[in-house]
Amino acid sequence: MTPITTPPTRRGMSARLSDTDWEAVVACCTGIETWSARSLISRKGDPLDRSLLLLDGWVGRHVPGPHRDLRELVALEIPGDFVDLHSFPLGTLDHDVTAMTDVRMAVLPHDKLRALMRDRPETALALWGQTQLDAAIHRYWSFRVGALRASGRVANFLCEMHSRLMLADLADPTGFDLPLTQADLGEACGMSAVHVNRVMRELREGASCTVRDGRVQIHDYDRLCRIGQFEPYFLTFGPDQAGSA
Amino acid sequence: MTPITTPPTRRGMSARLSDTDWEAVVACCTGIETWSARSLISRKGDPLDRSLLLLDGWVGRHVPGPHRDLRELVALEIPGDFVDLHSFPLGTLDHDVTAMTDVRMAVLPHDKLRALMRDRPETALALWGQTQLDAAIHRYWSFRVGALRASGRVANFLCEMHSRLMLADLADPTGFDLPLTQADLGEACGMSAVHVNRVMRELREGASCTVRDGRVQIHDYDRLCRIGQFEPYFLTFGPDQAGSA
DNA sequence: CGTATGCTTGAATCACGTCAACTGATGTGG
DNA sequence: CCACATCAGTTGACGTGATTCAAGCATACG
Repeated sequence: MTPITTPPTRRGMSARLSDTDWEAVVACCTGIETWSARSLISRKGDPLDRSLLLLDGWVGRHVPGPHRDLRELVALEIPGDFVDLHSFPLGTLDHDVTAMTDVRMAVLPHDKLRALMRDRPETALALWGQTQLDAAIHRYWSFRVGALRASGRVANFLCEMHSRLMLADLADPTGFDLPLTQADLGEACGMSAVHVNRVMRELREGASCTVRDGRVQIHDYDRLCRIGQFEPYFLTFGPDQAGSA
Repeated sequence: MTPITTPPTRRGMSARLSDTDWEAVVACCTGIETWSARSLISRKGDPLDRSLLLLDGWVGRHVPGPHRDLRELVALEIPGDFVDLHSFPLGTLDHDVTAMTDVRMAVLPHDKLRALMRDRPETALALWGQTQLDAAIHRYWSFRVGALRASGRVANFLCEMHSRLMLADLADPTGFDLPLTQADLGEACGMSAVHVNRVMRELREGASCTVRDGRVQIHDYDRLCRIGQFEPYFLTFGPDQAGSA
């Protein structure tokens, strides 16, 4: 485990933390670790005594079915996201955690977080809020897969990732990098990889967006939002954002 | 608002709280309120200064789409569940909350919870854990709708509700009351009401279970689990359960 | 009564999954 | 360096699972 040299930068979801909350979190961080693409970070049911803050790369979370061939990608984390902060109150997770790309993460031991909980209740509340943003995204994924049909699901997914990546400074209005295979997208959107491919051709031919070589080029953002029934801005809950100190 | 006469009984999900945590929560409770079936409890984006603990009845949570005709039922709460404890760290919600039946709930003002957070960090952590159980259920719903096909979804849904209702003493091995219409089930499972009807006939004719007059009769639990790829026991995370004091 | 709501079923349509074949890129070992 | 394997993407053909539209019934309620 690399010791910390420069503190992790605050961006994306965790940028909603206040300055003081962020500093308190950084103070809990005991090091940086890395994983290589497609490696398993933790498995469903593993006892966990630390949480991770994603600095670079993408991380996926899969709920496995009872048999090996059945699983669903239920969340994707991007830089600035807490990957498994929800393991802190529970001590374990109900899903697998996998590096989708090469990944760099900051380590936050649970005992440090417990101490922070005692010393700084407002910061604890802000962290609780972070896990609730995660839950809100879960609900949005349920909406996507349950209420939309294939083309809407893919378009909606791309819109969500675009919004989130914008907040992490990893997208601009013209597009973003998407380090996922069509099979991954299928697992995320509840459809077969083959159909993902067809939908993407449809989006391309409809001049909404082009996905090629791990990059999404957005040609017509409004049209993409319409197809995906997506309303900007995602996760902007009125004037005040996510409980913080 | 009715003042509290007898304290709410602890059951279902909240029964995972320790005695002392439960007492601390009950001490936060300022009253009991009721809603009638099919009434709106709170709307997406409403500012909220209190959370609710469900005592009697069923509550649904819907994520609305941009247009009125599109929404998804993303969660169902049963007695013993915290309905919107996640509004405490966020101050608002990303979804609507609706009484599916006549409903009775205990009221927990956020300022009381904030005080509890200062005074009893372990209890706060246990409450955080409750919201994370809720999130784990969200993930399971994503799995259900994304990874299973219609008959599996319905069977899986019935298994989940059976498991949860067992913990709340509202089910026995032979069945349980299900106060939902087929349209509700469709919104929960991401399918049309008509198809819900057909699937339920299939389950009935396959001698797995019968749903009639708001009651689910389980004929063959193992078969229902197999169809729904459901493994008992749901939300049993290893030996220790949900962080508590 | 009449109307509304929920359940049930049939028939037509189509969205989507499955299977299979082919491509191009990348990588590996002889 | 080439033969071969692998893996992501692409497309066609085919079958089926699911939606939609429609009608018919039952029950509850004004």
